[in-house]
Amino acid sequence: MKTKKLMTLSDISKLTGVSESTVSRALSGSKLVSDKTRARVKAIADENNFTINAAARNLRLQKTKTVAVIILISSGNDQSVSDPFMLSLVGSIAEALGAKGYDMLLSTTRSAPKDWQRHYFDTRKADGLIIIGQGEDATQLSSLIESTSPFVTWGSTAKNYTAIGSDNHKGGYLATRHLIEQSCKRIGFFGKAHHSEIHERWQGYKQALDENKKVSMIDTTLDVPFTAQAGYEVTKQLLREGSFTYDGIVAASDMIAIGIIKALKESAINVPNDVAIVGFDDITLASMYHPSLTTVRQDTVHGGEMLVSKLLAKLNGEDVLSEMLPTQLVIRQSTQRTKQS
Amino acid sequence: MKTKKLMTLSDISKLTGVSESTVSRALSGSKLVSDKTRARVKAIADENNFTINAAARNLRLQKTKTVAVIILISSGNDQSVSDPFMLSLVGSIAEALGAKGYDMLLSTTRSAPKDWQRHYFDTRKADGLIIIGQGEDATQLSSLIESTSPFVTWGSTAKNYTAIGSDNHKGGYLATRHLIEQSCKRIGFFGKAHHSEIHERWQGYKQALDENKKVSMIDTTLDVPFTAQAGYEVTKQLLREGSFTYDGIVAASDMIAIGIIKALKESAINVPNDVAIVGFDDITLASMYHPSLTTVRQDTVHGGEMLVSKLLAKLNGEDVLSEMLPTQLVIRQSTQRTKQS
DNA sequence: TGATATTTTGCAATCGTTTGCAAAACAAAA
DNA sequence: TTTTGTTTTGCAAACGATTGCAAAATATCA
Repeated sequence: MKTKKLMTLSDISKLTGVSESTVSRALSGSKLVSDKTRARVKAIADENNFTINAAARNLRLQKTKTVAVIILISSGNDQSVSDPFMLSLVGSIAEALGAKGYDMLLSTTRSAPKDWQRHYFDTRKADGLIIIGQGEDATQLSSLIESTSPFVTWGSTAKNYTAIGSDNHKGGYLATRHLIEQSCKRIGFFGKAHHSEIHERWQGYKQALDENKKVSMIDTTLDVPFTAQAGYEVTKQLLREGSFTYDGIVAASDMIAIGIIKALKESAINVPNDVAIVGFDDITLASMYHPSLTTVRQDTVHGGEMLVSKLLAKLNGEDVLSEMLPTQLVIRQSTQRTKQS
Repeated sequence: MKTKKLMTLSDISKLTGVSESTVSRALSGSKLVSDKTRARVKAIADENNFTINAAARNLRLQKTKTVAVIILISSGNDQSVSDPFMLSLVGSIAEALGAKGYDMLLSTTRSAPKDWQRHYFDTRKADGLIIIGQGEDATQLSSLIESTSPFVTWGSTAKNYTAIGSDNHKGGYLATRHLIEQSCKRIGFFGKAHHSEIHERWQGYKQALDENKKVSMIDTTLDVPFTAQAGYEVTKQLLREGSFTYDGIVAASDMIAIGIIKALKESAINVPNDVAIVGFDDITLASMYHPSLTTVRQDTVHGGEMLVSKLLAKLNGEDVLSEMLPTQLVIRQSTQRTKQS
């Protein structure tokens, strides 16, 4: 039953002999039509596989049943969204939205027009926004905040707008304490400490060290965030300079950890025996790397669902609060030492 | 300059004193308005930060400037889109679309309503469809094919609809020949051979072996596709049974290769010396794994651009043909043997 | 200056739904 | 049969843009 051109309500109206209003009501499940007519209308509609024109409906209803997800890419440095953690979060959001009957418009600050908030919201392409990675410059969000656009973000929850995020402080703390328990003495933190989420992890790290004065803290800050490449290069550099003196490392993400480990392996430095490493995120690959990665798990599934439910509540006019999700230490091989260094 | 409620064309019309038609023309760059009026209208529009209502425009124009990308998930087995290669392709598509002023609606067969083609196309939420992973059951596409919906797919190009894909045959061939040159004698192929793209790779593998009768071919077919987990488990199983006799493996994807390597490492089998392994895709991680992965690169950037340009051409009424993208062997550590087995 | 060509403008119809309100149909009660 | 009460239906007005066509304004040329 192919149909050349798409049908409209009025076509169906003619076919059934009832008015457009009745067709509309029948199809939308209004109780203002008799069961008899509804059945007939539905049958004929299906038969001609009629679907409602979204543009017309959106226009009339002033809503789109669509949410725009936009990924803030830290100012131009890396080429494309590659962080598995973010992607996993997006996947989870996609599903949560789908389950609620919403479509997802996805874009990054690179692919989107520069004024994305106007583009998606003012233009009414989406009913709300989910913003991932408020990361570095919160300035980008300022105009959004003072507008009335409904939006939620993923990231640090210590903000003046609705944010969902992991308990980064606790995560950083647990990771570091675990290293201390493995009797590491010189523990470094690898990651961009001025990125808000990372900063929280760093504070947890610092707290754990402060509680245990025998352990010295050595910092490292990577320029390029969240990539294995960055972790690899920084480590190589340190090794080259002979300034690599760590016996334990807290990496701000699993990808960074992986890069670090690769560099160490190339210098025949054993992980975990010479250096114990703990990552952050628990991406799929963490358990598949060799050695498998001890890491702090962030629950992306829960995170995605939470972002969606908070946003929908907001669209619904409810007041919603930020929320912090628990993190959990997953112990694997990269920190299980068989001999002490 | 906050605006409580969004402005409409008619608001701007009142503010400027010219008719709605003129405002519309001024803003859309029509040459039917004098420069003077255009400037004035534009100024006032900006000042009140007016944006056009997409729904109204879409309705009138009968087009959405939006493309739906849908990821076909192989029937329910894996939990979410996790294959880095696909994600990278999606990223590239997002950018290519953005560059052309299109928005991207993203969904998977899991998150989308079951009748996604009607949902996105017939409802006019998108002007066209990009389908990734026609993989296993082409049946899903049959209804699309006979409809008039403009769509292109990523995958095997030997299809009766427009498809963009890599030269999988050549890739499989190069990978295998490379192993032969590394003097591997018992080469296995790990992957779902009935998946169309993988099948092409398998044929390349077979051809290389046929050209060199001294090498024996040992097959393995994984149930779960494209995950490190799958590669790991199959390999573990083979090792347990004592039936792991390969000295070279062509993996259908990098993730599978990574899983295989992990399993081998756990049994203290050296890669590449005991077993040389070549992957497929060249995901970011391939160079960051240890050992770094020899693999067949698929150019996702080019792929994404191609998908988009073909689709847009189609929307434009042009006839477009399928296209096969070149693949390239990238040699790294996982096949560079220092001693012969 | 008047007649004619050209550029700018505005009117009004249209895109395909949804929905308040009034009318029509039917059922129940008198 | 009439009256009153309940369901069902249809009319027509939005929603906010775009565009063919005709009218108005301006420029061009004798």
